[in-house]
Amino acid sequence: MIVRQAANVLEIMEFFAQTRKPATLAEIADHFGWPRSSTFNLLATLSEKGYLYEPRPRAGFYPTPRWLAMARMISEVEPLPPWTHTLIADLSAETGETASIVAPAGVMAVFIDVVESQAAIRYFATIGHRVPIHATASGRALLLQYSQEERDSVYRKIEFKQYGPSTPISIEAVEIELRNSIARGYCQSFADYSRDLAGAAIPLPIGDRRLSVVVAGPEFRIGPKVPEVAALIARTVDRLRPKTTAA
Amino acid sequence: MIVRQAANVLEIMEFFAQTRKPATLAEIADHFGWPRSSTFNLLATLSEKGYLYEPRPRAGFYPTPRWLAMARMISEVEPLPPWTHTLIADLSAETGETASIVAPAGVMAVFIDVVESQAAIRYFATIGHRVPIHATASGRALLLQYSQEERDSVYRKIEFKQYGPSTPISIEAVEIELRNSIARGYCQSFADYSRDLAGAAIPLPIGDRRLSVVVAGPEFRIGPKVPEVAALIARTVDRLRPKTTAA
DNA sequence: CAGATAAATTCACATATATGTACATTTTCC
DNA sequence: GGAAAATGTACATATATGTGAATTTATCTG
Repeated sequence: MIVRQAANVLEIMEFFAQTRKPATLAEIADHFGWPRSSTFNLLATLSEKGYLYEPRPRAGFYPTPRWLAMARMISEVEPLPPWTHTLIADLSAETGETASIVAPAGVMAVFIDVVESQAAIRYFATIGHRVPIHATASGRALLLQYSQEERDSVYRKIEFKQYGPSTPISIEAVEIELRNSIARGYCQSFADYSRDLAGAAIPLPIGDRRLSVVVAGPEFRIGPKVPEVAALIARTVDRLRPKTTAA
Repeated sequence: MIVRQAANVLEIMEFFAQTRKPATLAEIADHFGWPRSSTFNLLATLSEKGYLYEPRPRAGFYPTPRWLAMARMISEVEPLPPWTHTLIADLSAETGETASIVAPAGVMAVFIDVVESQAAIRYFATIGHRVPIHATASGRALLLQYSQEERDSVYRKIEFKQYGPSTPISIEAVEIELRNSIARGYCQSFADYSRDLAGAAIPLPIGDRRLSVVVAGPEFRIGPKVPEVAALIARTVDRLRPKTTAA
């Protein structure tokens, strides 16, 4: 079950992150199609808690810097080492595609850092983006780091859906693909989950955290180059990862 | 009316900002005294939206860097000029008290930047902290920047309460205090709102934004020094504010 | 400066939603 | 290695909550 008002808080904040300017109650209500009265209650709650203020009289609400202060607190803990961002920045620059660092979240994989392609046709992904762990290159690069028991536990919760022609729709299919990935030396996906999308990924354990790096883009562009992209990822990780802290 | 689940989202995030480590469903539910099932729904919603993930298997949830990305987006807009932070840092260092930048939010004043005193007994305030605009030095320094009509409009919404012995409990009392502040050259408060708390503030218009600077601390320590603290604030603003962009 | 128009706020009620209970799964401890 | 404890998940139901309509307040326009 989705908690509506919790989701609404996130939507409001995303709204501000997009528009980047103060908005009045009416503007917000109209934008989301929410009743004025409900919007009023939500804004009042956020203001009450010190997360919204009125920068100028009658110019509407805007988030206080408290969001930033809180987010900084949260993200200071075990931040990703700086070289991981360099990694995806370099990969994106060299390949012209979108590169990301990915982490597990139950049966899903979450993008925790992203450098987007600059191409007109690109894989559009943002931090926080989620994809099925079993049906994506990045996700399978995470599964490779699990023990058999841990994988089984995840499998039990997966709802196998035919997202695309090549989606693995059984535990065996996933396990086979994992074995192939080991043999191949990297994980790949050709529209397993998203139409027209292909990508290459490898595991990226950091400390005791299980992460992965992925480069993905439109199938017609990246498809034929997947092996060399995978090799490039491996080389770039080797180059950037500090030798002393290597897992 | 307060929107409970909206407030709960904020509480959860504040919880993570404090503990700075992943937490399981059970830990969160117990900490807040929430039912497991409700906590489950909330965490599911936040995860679904890409704001929570599971860094390590079975180690619980933690916010994704998406919070930081979003907060950065929001705060990039008209950030406070860097000298304002220097301002309160210097003031706090010189006086040993807590110094803040404050902005209006209806009948309240919000702390949008804070440098805390290092003293054992100190004014404890954080970014997002809210105080009544009419019953605090910082708030009155904001009101001084309003036109008479704008002030009247604010007054109509104020619920006058006797927070302390010297709280102004009528429009006239507030207006008189404002006139006194102008004559005096700064705003002051002696436990008008919080017990044992005294402070000095002056308006700090930046562009078309109406802000104020305040230095506040325990009455016994800062009380006798309020005039010199006020003079120090004025001098420090003069020193740090760029001449070219002065309002 | 009225009169009109739009926005913000309040409130009572129907309905969407949080939760108690039951079940499944995982982990801990002996 | 097996039983007990803890944790995570699903669902029906009573109730807390969101909302439409009415009221008040602010803003625009001629």
